Amino acid sequence: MENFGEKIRRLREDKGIYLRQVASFLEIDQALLSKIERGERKAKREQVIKLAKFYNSDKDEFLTSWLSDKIASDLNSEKNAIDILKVAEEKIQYKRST
Amino acid sequence: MENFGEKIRRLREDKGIYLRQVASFLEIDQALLSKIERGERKAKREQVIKLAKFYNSDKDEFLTSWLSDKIASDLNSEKNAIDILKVAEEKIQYKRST
DNA sequence: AATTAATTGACTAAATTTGGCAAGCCAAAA
DNA sequence: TTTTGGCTTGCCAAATTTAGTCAATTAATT
Repeated sequence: MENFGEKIRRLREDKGIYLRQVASFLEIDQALLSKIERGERKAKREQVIKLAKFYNSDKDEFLTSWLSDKIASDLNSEKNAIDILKVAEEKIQYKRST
Repeated sequence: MENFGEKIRRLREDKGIYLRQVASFLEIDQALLSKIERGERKAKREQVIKLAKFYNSDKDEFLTSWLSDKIASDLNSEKNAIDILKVAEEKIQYKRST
């Protein structure tokens, strides 16, 4: 179960390039990118999109990975997490049906 | 599909009491409670718990309603919302299985 | 019309997030 | 064993978001 940080670290290592190169493309400090790859910090939406470009990957797939991380981390300490997701899904379905 | 704000407004109206009475119990301005009931502002976790007490309701049910609102609003503008939820669920399941 | 409740908008305060910098760590090369 | 280069860590500052109040307005109720 790969999270967003792991995904972009894997892609970077596959390419065999350094943090600093990607960081410069994103116009952020490499220390920050290091934190993002390790999941210590969350990327911003714009950065996710830029990363998808950088790695020639699908933007929506990146966004899905990133957003699902966010939700999972919101709910990780909730004992009823799965239940909450179900209710959220119903709410979204409902809203879309109107 | 009742959201958190609607739920606590309904409960208050059933009891036939005023915003100010509930607001005073929560130690916030009634204007803020009005906004929370109408979904213009989000309650804090502690307030949700206090509200469950106030209305003799189940705390977990209140938290589920409130958190699922939060998630639904995070995803409402995402075209892949349902997909994202699925992935988030897998991530949570996975984390729990470790 | 007078009271009282609820809403709204504008503004402030508090909290959270995002980011940079500098120092430190560690492995590999010299 | 020293140096080099990449990555990580901790700490502080800036920026953004969110929670909150207050005062004015609107809507009901009597």
